[in-house]
Amino acid sequence: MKPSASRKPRAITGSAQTKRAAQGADRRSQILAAALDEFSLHGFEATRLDDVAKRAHVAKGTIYLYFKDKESLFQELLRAQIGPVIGMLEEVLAGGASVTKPMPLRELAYRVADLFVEQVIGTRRRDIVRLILTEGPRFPKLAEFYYREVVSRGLGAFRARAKRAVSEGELKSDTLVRFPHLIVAPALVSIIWKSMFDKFEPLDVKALMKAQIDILFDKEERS
Amino acid sequence: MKPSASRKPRAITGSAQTKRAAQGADRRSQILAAALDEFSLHGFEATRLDDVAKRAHVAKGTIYLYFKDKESLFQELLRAQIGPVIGMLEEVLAGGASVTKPMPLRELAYRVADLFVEQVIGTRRRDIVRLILTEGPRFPKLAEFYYREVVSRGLGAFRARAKRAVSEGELKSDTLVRFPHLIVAPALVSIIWKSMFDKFEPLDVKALMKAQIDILFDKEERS
Amino acid sequence: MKPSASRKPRAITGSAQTKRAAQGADRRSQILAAALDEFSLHGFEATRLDDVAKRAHVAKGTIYLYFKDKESLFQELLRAQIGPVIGMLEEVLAGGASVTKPMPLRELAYRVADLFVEQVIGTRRRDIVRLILTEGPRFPKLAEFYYREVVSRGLGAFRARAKRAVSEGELKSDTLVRFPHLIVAPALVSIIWKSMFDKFEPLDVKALMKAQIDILFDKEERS
Amino acid sequence: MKPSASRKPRAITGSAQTKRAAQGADRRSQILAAALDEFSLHGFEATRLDDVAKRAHVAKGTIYLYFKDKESLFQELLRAQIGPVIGMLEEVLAGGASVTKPMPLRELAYRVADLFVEQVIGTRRRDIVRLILTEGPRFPKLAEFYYREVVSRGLGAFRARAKRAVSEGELKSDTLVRFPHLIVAPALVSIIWKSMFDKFEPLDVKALMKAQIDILFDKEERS
DNA sequence: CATGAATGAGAGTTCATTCAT
DNA sequence: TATGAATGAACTCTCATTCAT
Repeated sequence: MKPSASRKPRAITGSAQTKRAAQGADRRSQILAAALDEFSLHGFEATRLDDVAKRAHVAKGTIYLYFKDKESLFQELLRAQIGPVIGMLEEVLAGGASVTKPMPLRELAYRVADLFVEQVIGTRRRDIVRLILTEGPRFPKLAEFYYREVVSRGLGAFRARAKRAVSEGELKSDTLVRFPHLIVAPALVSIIWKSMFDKFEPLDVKALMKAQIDILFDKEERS
Repeated sequence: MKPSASRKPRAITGSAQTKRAAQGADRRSQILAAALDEFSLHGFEATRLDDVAKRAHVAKGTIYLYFKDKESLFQELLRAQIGPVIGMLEEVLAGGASVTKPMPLRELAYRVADLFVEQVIGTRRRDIVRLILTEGPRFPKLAEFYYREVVSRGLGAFRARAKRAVSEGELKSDTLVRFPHLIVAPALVSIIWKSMFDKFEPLDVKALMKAQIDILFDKEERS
Repeated sequence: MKPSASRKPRAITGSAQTKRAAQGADRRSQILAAALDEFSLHGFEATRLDDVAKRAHVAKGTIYLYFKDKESLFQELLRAQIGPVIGMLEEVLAGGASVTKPMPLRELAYRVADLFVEQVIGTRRRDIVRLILTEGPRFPKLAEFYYREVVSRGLGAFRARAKRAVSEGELKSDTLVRFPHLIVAPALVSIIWKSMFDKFEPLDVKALMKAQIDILFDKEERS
Repeated sequence: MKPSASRKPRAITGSAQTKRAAQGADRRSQILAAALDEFSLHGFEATRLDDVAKRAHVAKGTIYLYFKDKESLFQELLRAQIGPVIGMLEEVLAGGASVTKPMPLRELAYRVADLFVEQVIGTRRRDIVRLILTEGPRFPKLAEFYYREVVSRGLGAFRARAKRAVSEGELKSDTLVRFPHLIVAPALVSIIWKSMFDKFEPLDVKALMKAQIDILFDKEERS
């Protein structure tokens, strides 16, 4: 029996009860972690709950104690992961916007790019984003949720900030006001490139992001 | 006759002969068209051949007269559609490169953008590209083929052209030499936006493409 | 088109009409021959009419011009092949029985054995017999037909002849009267051995048959 | 509950617990038994797993919990049944060979014949043997396994024993040394006869076996 | 809470049979 | 007569979901 096998013997103080409680509390996250692995690897349809269970060291039926069905597991997984992203996003944008003398937009852009490179591209979150991109069209609810909670907010905040930069002369054109998407474009390219072509031709994501920002801000530098 | 019974009644002018001929001649394309619809809607795994058959007004078994299996159908569909794209691509790039006094790179970029907007974004090909992006990671062969035939060639040609533009002073920085990806980035964003968020907030793809090009070429205009 | 491809150009005298007629007349036997090949190789269920057609250089539909369905083809094939066997059988038995001073039973047995070795074991007919043995239980009609036309007749004739041999002192015991099967037993063993174990350990069928006869007739010789 | 709903109501004494235990414990053998029935009736190809499942009072999918696929089910069925036969065989042969003053070969032959009549001809094992005979040619692995484990061993042991019988004068000729097959021949005939012709003309297998042995040992008796 | 054996609908695939040509 | 594209029922195998334990 795998599940029990994974319960390593603990110190004597860890009673069976404690063990139970600790595990019970964590079952959900074990399952979510395993689900992320499997969904990332195979996508929604091709993922077998059997494999998720195995990876989570849990019986198949256990999944149904925590999630209504496969789709719920999937959606809750993505929502759970989007949360922190929203948090990060708001934090950064707030940092750049709320003070009277805010940091320059360009500086802000660099920070967002760094954040993206460090917190997304190099991590499991990259897979999350890719899952949203690949499965989104098939889960309208998800796409809507994602648009409402992340996309529209993020672009909105950036747009507002860009507007101010224009009026204050930091930006000479209103391109970024009209198309804040341009700041995201290289990020998207990076995610897709990483998962499809990186083995043929590695991509320096950080440099790519910097290049786009520098271009957007009318000046060129080497990284 | 069962088969015909299940087909909708045609106009009286469509004789049995005509019907046969018409059908026999391009069952294959009927099936490919239906497959494109279904695969676009549901992705590879979630697509049922039953539905493809129904949509193509064909029996399930008929599919197997033209394609070895589901995967073959999928791959041949994509390859068949990639072909023309490669052709178009080469034509445009050739047109911009082979003459002694070639067209300016910026001009070339506009043309590629136009091509993209007209031949891809507004057509079924958009779904093809999206399928490649979303299913690519699960079909390594496909990703490799796509990299070899489209991506590396396209980027390579563009890179070469950009190098020349730099040496001739048309481009002031070598950013585009290092990251020709930037010319593609807004196209990618467009494809993904169209299929996920366009109903919430329509995107003017043409303007987006133009904006990026203008930025890349150091000058801003209104569309 | 395969069928026509297989029609080698003939001398000028062979008009299309002649060709047609000749082929038409033979289609049936072409199909039967091909069917024998395929059924022998794969058994009834596992044989595909497609392969039969291909082997016969005939379109699939053509088979249905000559045979009602797969089962008919199978049954008619076997019946067609049993015919000659019955003929041979009757001839030999008649030769041994009808004259006033008939040939000794042992002599007769040798002849039957030779016939078997030459006409069955070494030929396609071996496969026919094996097909009857292997598919018989699933085609009661066939088993019955085979019993009535071949088995009961053959054993009956042999039994009658053996009875006479006993009364005339040629045979000392009535074993062969009670169990004429014993004369057939080594033949059966041979057929099965040939198709299953011969590649591991070849069997000298002729010698085996002779050994059994010699034993049955109370005397032993080397072959 | 669907699953249990589809099972026939049992006697009141059969508690749910009992049911589960009984079923859980030997689902495998239920399936094997059902498989034997169906394969015997229709052969490998023509057998539908649906029918096996129905006969085993089990859902179709359950079969796949215990067997990889149809072929595995088939092979494991046969191997499982061959095991005991090998055991019996070795026992008998050992009993006849290992002592200083062994039992006469003829006696041994009688015993083997009895064993065959009681343990094979009158039981399900007869069908097993028939399956091996009929499907063997299409499952080379099976034929090889059967040859190696049963046929070559059985014939080898018998041959060795016969050689000794010759040197000790029990047998006057070396026929059985050269063709131990002859001792098996009537058994084969019996199996085939039983499954094809017994309803037209019953065969006294025991007497047939005895007759052949008596003939082989040069002396005739009535059964 | 947790299990995992059991379920059965549903998917891809095959192939005997038909029929317009 | 002959063709072979087309059909669709039937098959094997998978896997999300349930539930007795």
